Amino acid sequence: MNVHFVILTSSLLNLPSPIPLPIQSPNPLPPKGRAKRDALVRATITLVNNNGFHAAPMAKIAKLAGVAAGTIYRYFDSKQDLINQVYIEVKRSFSESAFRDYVAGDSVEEDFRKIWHNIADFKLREVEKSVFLSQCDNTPMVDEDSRREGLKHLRPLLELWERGQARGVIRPVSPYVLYAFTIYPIAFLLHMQQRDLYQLSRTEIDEAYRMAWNSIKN
Amino acid sequence: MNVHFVILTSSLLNLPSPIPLPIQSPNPLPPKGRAKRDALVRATITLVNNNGFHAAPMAKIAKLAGVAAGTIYRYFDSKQDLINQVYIEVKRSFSESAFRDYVAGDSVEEDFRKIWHNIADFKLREVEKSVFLSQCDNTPMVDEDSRREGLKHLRPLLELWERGQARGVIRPVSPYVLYAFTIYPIAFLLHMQQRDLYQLSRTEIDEAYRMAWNSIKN
DNA sequence: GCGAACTGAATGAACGTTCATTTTGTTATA
DNA sequence: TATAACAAAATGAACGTTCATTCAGTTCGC
Repeated sequence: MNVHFVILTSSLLNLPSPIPLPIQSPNPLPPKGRAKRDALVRATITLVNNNGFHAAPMAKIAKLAGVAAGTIYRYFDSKQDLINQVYIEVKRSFSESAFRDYVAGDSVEEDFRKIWHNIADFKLREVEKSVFLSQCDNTPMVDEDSRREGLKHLRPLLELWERGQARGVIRPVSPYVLYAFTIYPIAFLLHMQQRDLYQLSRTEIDEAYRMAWNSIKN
Repeated sequence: MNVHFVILTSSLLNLPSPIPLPIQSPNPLPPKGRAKRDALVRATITLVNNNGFHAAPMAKIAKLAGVAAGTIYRYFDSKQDLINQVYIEVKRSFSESAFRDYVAGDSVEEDFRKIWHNIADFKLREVEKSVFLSQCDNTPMVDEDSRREGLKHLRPLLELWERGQARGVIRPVSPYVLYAFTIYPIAFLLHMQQRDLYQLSRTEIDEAYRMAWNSIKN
């Protein structure tokens, strides 16, 4: 942020740069420990999940992380920055799970099944992260930039879909539509499970996969 | 809320009710005009949509509605009450659209198509309301009570699904799963459209309907 | 002229953020 | 190894702001 500011102003005003500024991260992390940072990330997820963004004050986040309020600002520029960083981190974790052990094979359907189940497993295993993500995805909590950043990691799935469409095994519609009918529904089911309205078990998952595939197959 | 309190405590404690309490709305509306109330509801939707719940302060809501801050409290008990009432109102409007001109007929698929398109039309026509609803549905903004209240109006769709399952034309899975794969995806597509990532037009809608039906048909 | 509707300044609680200070850790000196 | 000097990390009280809510006073409809 400071770096941006300097670059923008000096180039806009055509000032001579007196010193060749060493580019440095605006928030240099302590060399050793990410322990407190991680505790803050976890605390943020928990509190935002329980009562929403507006009920996760910095003081509470700090307390839950076992840290003083001011310490947050050694790791994050602001509350907004904290939320954005947590979002990106969780999204990365999501994507890593989605493509764990995935190598593009011959069968589009087999590949899709693998990824879909990876995602479903993640949502069931990492409930906290998943709930946090679906809150972020439906609310203006997170910057548009961070959203785009989080979307990048989904490449392999998009490529798989393109391949399937080229072969005529997947309906020729926008990837957003494919996502809407295959991945997005899982979030709804998880949410219902969280509210004790529905129980997601192995057989339900398998049935859901078949429904997902039926909706997009050609 | 007051009414609930009275009923609960007196029945739990087995107190004799001294007076047959006249049930009255905790917020008796001014006899004539709902104009200001409606303006407040609209303003709330707009502001919550633009920047989220935490960026919709009462003062702003009042200003946008052309009303003094204090006036809000003639119509609503608190901000939470305002949000809940708006949610229920919008949800009712949604359900009315969903079942407009709907009478259960012979063909389960035809009936479903009718309702599905009604819902899709609503989401496209009443974008503000739809965006508001999907924010509420993924965030602890709204009370669980109001959620349940909003769910009631979906009865006809549940009955249709039961009928379809009894006849073996719809997969025998929980209605939550059916909802997740047919209705919920529309919200995602709308959201992408709002972010200018995707364009929903007539043909996309029809294609989406086919995908929805394919996912739940037996 | 009366009561209901409405106003907007006042209120106090809660919030994000800052900063003077303390604690902890690392390096230099002998 | 012991100690002094320094730096980094962490603290939490304090600050200014913003918020939801209240209420004494004003306007409106009849």
